[in-house]
Amino acid sequence: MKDPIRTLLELDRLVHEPARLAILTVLASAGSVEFKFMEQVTHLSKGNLNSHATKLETAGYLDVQKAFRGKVPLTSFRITKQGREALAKYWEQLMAANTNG
Amino acid sequence: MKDPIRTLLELDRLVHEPARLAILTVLASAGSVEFKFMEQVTHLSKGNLNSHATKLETAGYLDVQKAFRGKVPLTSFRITKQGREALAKYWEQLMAANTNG
DNA sequence: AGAGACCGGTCTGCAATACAGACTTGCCTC
DNA sequence: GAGGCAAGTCTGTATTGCAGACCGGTCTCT
Repeated sequence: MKDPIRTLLELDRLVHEPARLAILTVLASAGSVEFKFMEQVTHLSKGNLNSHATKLETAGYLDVQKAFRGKVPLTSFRITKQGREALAKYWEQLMAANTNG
Repeated sequence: MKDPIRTLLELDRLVHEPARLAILTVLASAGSVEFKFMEQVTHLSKGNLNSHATKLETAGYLDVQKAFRGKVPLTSFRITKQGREALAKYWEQLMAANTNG
């Protein structure tokens, strides 16, 4: 195996950011999640949540689905295959360096 | 237990930064480590390493020991009790949110 | 009809900070 | 004493997380 210390420095910083890690973690277990709900669960501000979601979308880690509930816009997020893989890899790398048990 | 997602957002960012996590991880298992050695293990530049070490020192997470080898100054790092606790708590919080394993 | 409250989203401004590289000081060798 | 090297500090830059203001559009209440 590679040097576990070096592995720490190679962590995917897109995933490593707590706000985005929270988003991905929610999506990984919840399938599809509405914007508003995500906002409440993560306690992120709208601007901040949108900014992180956009970054994750750009990276291909999540899909943004735009729909309407009646005439009100409704935005939902869904994790992609790539996102799931990135998250799994992230945990793997982290575990490789965890000497605590 | 508290909401694991919220826990992610309360991670100690001093520990969360990969460079510092690497430093603390090395120190947690190695006792006392010289500056040069740490530089090699972590692949951080001198400037960067010094900056991170200073932050950890300010937080009370590590001790900086200045000595001389012959007439050459020698700096070593050692993790403190607080640092060990912070690291342990960090892993705990992270594990609480890890749904993968 | 008008006021006020949601929803989703953009944009601006600010403060923090990771990082590299230049610089300093002091020692040794030729 | 010129040059090289090693340990360590300091400065400058570019990124980025974050909150809050603002906007278009819709709904509700009076």
